[in-house]
Amino acid sequence: MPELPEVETVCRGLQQTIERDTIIHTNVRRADLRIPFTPTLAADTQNQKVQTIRRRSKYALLDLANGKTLVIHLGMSGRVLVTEPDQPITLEKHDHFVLKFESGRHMIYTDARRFGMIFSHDTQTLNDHKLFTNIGPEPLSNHFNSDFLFKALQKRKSNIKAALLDQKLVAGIGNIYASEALYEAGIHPQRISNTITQDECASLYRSVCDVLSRAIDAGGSSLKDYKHADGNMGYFQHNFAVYGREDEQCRANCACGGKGRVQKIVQSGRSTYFCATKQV
DNA sequence: CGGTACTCCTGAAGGC
DNA sequence: TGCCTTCAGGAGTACC
Repeated sequence: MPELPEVETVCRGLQQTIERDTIIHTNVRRADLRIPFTPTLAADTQNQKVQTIRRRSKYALLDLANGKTLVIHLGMSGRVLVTEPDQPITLEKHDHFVLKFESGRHMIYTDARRFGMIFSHDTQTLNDHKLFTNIGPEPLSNHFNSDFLFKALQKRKSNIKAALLDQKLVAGIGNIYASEALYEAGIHPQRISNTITQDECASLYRSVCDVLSRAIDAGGSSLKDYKHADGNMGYFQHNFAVYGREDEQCRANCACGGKGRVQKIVQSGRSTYFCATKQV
């Protein structure tokens, strides 16, 4: 389930492999993923040099020499694989989009559930695209801080978990890191946003940054030897404190002393994991 | 306009 | 063993 850290890891992997390489062939293998591929996608990308690779929220952005940006969203099962130069490829059922590069490398986008998105758009006006206009600040940038978070939460009556998931408030946080950040901050996921105090906001802000940064670091170390793995980027070994650990014992360093068990509830149709002793 | 429920999709996992 | 049901979730849309 790629969230900000996983997409960041993918972008770094792409920077190490295909940045400044030139796309010599684009193979669009079906009509759509979650939304249709841009009709001009192949024409927009073929024979173009990839100048810059960057990330915004959960989107990987490949800026091309012709002023277009190739936008890639991994949805929930999307994967990106970059081969070694001249390594033969075998395309399979869920390989929906393939770029061939001058270097002889291939970039293969695989997405079994097709919740992802791939489209091209003018780089200059990408921020005006409807998928980008309402995205909140990057959590690890100067535009996001404790005060910003407090002011935003003051206006909201939804529970804090739903607020963290709302991309309009802050970009890139998904279901996993929302649970993890609330756990670390000691804030109960069912707390109503506008009851979170300024002090709690300071703690939550720190936790959001810490949880995301640690995951990015973990992704970075997994990338170092990607050549020895299969070239699949963005998925790496995680060690979550609560996510996916229903009924399992809390960690020894938990505020409950490791005596409690991780609980699971459903909020807005999404699983939330927490420790009822630590999080109040 | 804020909040919530529903929708898309397919593979994995669990029940019987 | 095999069929069926349920679950996973990012983000848009519909609706109150």
